[in-house]
Amino acid sequence: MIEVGASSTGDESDAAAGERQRRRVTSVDVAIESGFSQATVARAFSSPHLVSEPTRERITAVAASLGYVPNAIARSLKSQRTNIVGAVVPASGEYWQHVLTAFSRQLAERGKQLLLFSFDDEPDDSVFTAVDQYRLDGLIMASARIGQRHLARSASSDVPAVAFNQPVASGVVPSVSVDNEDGTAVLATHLLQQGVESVMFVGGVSTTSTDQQRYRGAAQTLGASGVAVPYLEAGSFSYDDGYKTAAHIAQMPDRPDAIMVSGDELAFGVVDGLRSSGLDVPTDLLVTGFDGLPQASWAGYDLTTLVQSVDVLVERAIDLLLAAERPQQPPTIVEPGTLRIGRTTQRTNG
Amino acid sequence: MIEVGASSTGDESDAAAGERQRRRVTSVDVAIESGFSQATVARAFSSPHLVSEPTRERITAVAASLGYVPNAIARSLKSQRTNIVGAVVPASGEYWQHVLTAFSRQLAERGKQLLLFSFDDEPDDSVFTAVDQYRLDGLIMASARIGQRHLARSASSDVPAVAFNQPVASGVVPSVSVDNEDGTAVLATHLLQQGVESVMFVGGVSTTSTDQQRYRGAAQTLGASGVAVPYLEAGSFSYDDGYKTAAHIAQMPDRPDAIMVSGDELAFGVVDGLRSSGLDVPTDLLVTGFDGLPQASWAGYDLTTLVQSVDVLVERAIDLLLAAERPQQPPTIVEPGTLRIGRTTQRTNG
DNA sequence: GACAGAAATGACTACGTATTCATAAGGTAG
DNA sequence: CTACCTTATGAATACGTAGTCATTTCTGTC
Repeated sequence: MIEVGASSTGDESDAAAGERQRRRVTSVDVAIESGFSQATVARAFSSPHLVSEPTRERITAVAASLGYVPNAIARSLKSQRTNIVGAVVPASGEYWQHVLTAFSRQLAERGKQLLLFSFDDEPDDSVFTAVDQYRLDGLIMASARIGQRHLARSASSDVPAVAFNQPVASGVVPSVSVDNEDGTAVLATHLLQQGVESVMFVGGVSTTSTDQQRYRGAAQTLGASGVAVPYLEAGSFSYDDGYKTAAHIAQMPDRPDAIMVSGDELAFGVVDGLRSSGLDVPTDLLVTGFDGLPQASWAGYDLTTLVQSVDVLVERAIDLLLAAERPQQPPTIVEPGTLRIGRTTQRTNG
Repeated sequence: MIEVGASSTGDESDAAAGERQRRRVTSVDVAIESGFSQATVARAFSSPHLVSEPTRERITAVAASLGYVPNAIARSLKSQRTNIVGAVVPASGEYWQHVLTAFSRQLAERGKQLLLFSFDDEPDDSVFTAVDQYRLDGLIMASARIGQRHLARSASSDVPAVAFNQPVASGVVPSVSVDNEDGTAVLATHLLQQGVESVMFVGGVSTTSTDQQRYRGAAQTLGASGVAVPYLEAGSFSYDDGYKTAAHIAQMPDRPDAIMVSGDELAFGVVDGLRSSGLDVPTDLLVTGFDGLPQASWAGYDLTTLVQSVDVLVERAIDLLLAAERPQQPPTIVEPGTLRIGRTTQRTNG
């Protein structure tokens, strides 16, 4: 065998594969090669029941040999459905990453892809412009920080939208969320059973509706037992702000018996902050969280918290999104959470 | 005022908005309304410099009044570029969520969207089929568990691909990863400086190339100082498996002085597992991690680890992906990490 | 003032598929 | 054997945009 050509290595198929940008195989190519029309080829893939058995076999065989893959872009243009669902999600935060994963998984099961739009602080217009451009099959808005303006905009848009854990959207846009008020009520009841007499509520961002609902649930339940609940705003739902807030609380003249924190990640910060200030949880103070992140079960924290059944919430959200009919009145789904009792509320001094 | 019609509520604009599926506004509509041709309307949006000032203003004004938004699907079909980058990422794991966020953020800055493909254990063919269908501008393969077969397939495909932190892909596909071997070498050196005399290496999955490289870096450096390093496989990189493995180690007759763990999340589990078994870190044992997750800095752990500069790695990956020219030899980029010294290696009796 | 060149715009077509409509072939009932 | 219906296939077209080519208008120069 003799090598011909200076720069040539490998065989002919390699050379073909190396072409700058070889033309993609289309349904027309398959049609020509198989002897059928383009229409029949298209049908063989998109509605196989309209094609006879032998024809379908022949076409799929030829398609496989040519390496044909249907072009979803062209399909979308014609069929007006992209099979892509968009998700507007905050770029950071343990909780949101958890939710995002659930969406990704469940959408994949239904044959949909997830197009991710993340934002740092608040989603800006560019996100929603991009959403419009891609003519998505649906849009998930997951964040308590999406403004009323954006909600209203998506409500009047013709792509179905669902607000996830954003109670303020209720009535404006189909929405799914955990029962925040009931959740903190359950946590509060648990604290009362522990004999707690003074409680402080640490919120993330006071303007979010989740924070407001969670505080209300706590305040009402504890108030009914004569326990007043001061609200303290951490500034965000992050670990760091929880840590700082705890340091603050540790220096207060009359510390509470317990701290209810509006989110788990924030609560981890509070717990660590208290411990760094020389206070022991649960000996000196009880702490509760909210969300039920995987880390809440980690032995290092073992946090008492309200566990959101994220998988169920996500499933409900997707159901709403993909429902064929769009009811006049946007549905609002509220799912209860479950109490997880951890070490952070196990009173050691009785 | 008299209500007319049984089911009619709201005014006329509401009725219009409620149409089953009102036709989307297209560039043709804008053309008719503005008096210019469709071509000029298209240019006003896609290449404004080819359109005169007054024309552009008129067209954008009309477009705004009609609510016109360019259709990215049609644009993609024509231009053969989708502006969408796909990411194949494991569905779980703190580290991957961290990486995913970084990709999402940086791609958005470059005007690209991120299409998410997550998988539970190993990515199956359906993922790559979907990737093909959407004619993505690029594909990020982030996982040490993507098999050689898939790597080879994407190498021969005409969509640019990048392997992220998957050293085995080096040479086959453009790849970016942290310097695993150097990383564990640095960690090992640090341990030697602490006077450590016996070390155990806890890996996640022994078949992953990251695990292998990390072990090699540790074994070589420690071996040069006469310290042998047994390898113990946890089974995954999860917290739970770290916890279980630690319980195992705690019962061993001759415990090591230190444990090097192949990933941070796994290390958190190891630390908590050791503590649950009555062993103190760092008094009884030193522990190091690898990755540099945000939680490593949390006061509860304060883990000594090798911090990957994820933002830099991601930036390199995107650069490779979007590079115009495709070099004959797939480039391999290896970035060093930085040592983070935490409490878990602060010897108290030394 | 005529002419070359640049700038702005319009008519037309291609991107790759799904779907309507028409046509041909096969099958059943009377 | 005709009438009618079902099934399988092909021809033609639309989806909404970007880019090519041709045409017109404007600008500056000798």
